[in-house]
Amino acid sequence: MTGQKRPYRLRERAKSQEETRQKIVEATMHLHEEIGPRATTISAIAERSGVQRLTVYRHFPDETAVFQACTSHWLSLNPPPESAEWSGLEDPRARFEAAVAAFYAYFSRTRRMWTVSYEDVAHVPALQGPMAEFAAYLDGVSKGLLAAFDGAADMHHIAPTVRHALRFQTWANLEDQGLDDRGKVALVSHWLCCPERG
Amino acid sequence: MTGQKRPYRLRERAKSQEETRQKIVEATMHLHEEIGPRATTISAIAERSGVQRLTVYRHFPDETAVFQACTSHWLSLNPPPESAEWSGLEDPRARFEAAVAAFYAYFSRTRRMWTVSYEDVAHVPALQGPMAEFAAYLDGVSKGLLAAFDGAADMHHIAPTVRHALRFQTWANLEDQGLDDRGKVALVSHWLCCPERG
DNA sequence: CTTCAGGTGAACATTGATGTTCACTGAAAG
DNA sequence: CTTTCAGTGAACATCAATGTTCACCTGAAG
Repeated sequence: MTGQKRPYRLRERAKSQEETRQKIVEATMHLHEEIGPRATTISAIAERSGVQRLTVYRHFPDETAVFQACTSHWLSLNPPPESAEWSGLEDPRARFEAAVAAFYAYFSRTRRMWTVSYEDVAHVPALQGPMAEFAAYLDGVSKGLLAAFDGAADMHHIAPTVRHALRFQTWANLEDQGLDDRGKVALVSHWLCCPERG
Repeated sequence: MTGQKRPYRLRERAKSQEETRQKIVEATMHLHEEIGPRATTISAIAERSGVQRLTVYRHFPDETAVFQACTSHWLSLNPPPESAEWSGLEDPRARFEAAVAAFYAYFSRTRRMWTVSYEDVAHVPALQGPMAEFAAYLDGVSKGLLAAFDGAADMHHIAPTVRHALRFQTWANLEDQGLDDRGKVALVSHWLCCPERG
């Protein structure tokens, strides 16, 4: 009753608090993969993570906030390939193939999430930032690969081919055709190798 | 009151009846292009076509039926290219380029609908039949193009390249990169032309 | 041991869509 | 002139999701 407030610094509680949050984020991740972000409702998240719907609202103001946490957690579990994996290679073709192989392996591991993300991005604002970032990242990688080709005569077809090869949709299309990852890399590499001709 | 039923053959009425149906189908088409099939509700269709919701139910038992009518109407307005356009060409490369050019022009005209269709197909059963048919059609076209290359040494990379080139997603990716249709055709044609190499 | 506050479970009102029923109207058909 | 029926407008029950309120429980802090 007195204005005297007793300081309360939750220490032990903070742990279980964080566990609950994590359960919610992971349930969201699984739902995104299973039914897509667009179909993932707060109710479904609550049910899937075994907490009350209100508890979700306690941790996150709205769906967007959950999705952001989910995206950032997923990316920390599934970091895209880094340029260190290929930047040591001098030969432009070898560097290109190494980068493409790294991304294709990554897409193989993470296919489902990228599929639903590309399907739903237009309707889920929370995805648009991260997806744009990823696109920009791919663009940067392309630039690094193209730099190695510097003054090649047929840059006008090398450039779009490199960018096209790195796209998830390209990987997915080739996957649908039944090519394994080595076959895909060989194929897109082949697209580069054409000497000037009519 | 007598059991005597008067035959009623609606003639003039049939016209306006058909007009109403057409209004509904066209409103659905526009909504599919604007917000996607998945987000297109019966309520929205009714509002967009200026009729009562009940009138929609009068003409179609459920959403699936409207979508089917919509798909078939859209396809009659936007028929995919026919092989007659290129089958006369003997040279495999020329035939391939003609076919790809025809499809790319078609995709340019119909981009929006194909974009939303590919986004939503996994969640809208009514789309799955037509989309599978289209995929099969593309497959048939690919076969026709590949036949012209018959005994080429590097068939193992020609085949997936031809199939890949004809896909809507390939067109869309290259479009995003800013290539015009002629540039796209030149590029994918280039992907074919590589002689045997390492 | 008492107090405080984070977290829980259950309830509520609201929104928007579905699919169905009913009486009515207006125009074409007989 | 009378009958018939497509379309209207309003109503209703149902369902699933949203976001909010309330009383309670439990465990850490004092």
